[in-house]
Amino acid sequence: MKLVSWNINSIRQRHEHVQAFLTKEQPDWLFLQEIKCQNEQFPKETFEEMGYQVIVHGQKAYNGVAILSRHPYQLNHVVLPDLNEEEPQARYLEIESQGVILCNLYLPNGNSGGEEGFQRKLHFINALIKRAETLLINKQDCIFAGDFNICPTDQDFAPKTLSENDALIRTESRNGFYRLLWLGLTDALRALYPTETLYTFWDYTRGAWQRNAGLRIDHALLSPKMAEQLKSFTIEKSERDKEQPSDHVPIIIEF
DNA sequence: ATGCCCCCAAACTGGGGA
Repeated sequence: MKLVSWNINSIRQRHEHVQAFLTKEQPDWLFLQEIKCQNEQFPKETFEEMGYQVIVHGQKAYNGVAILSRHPYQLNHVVLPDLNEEEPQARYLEIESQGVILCNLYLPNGNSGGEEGFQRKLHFINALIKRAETLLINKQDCIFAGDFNICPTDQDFAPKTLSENDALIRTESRNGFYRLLWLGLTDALRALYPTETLYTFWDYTRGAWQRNAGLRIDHALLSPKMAEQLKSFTIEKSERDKEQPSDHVPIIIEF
């Protein structure tokens, strides 16, 4: 079983990258974040022709998430249950497929919109914690994967890439991430690579890719049984070398 | 030294977001 998560930074700009990637990797599921389009604008047919079912939760211009699935599925949520009334942004998509609850998420960055913008990030994390709690209490196999916009520790960002009050490394953001772990979820990458310095994102500016000035902000958190079955975690860095790449690369999780 | 990229609105450039 193979799951991929990829912040694509506009599906309309990079649908060909995704197509080539799917042909090569043939994942069971692909989580996409930052598709940056409305549902009607998503190139559904392209992927349906490749044998994928396409579930899109988009919005105009920004954000937006989608899941491509090679298996039958049930749609669970397009908004985190705890945010229902107050969430205007397309940042969450949850399905059940092959007996596993699959949660695709795109957390607010939290650096824009001042303190209020940062609070929205914390609200999202709290709603995520609530959702994880519910699923784990009910003993459901689940995977939370996506762009968390959080560097869990100081090892997860290159020196001098972030200021000390950046929303990606603020204590409140990190505590939210740790609370998810304390609930019993496993950080899949750290389960296999406890000490290596590894990144999933490199800024377009300042030659960040060439200098390896990256961040680890794309994560996969696994419920206990999924963690037992974890076989490999691959950061597909080759995608960052392609023409007009996304600033994030895919993370491939195999069970 | 923000050296990039994407989106949109209203234009052939600027602002916002990341």
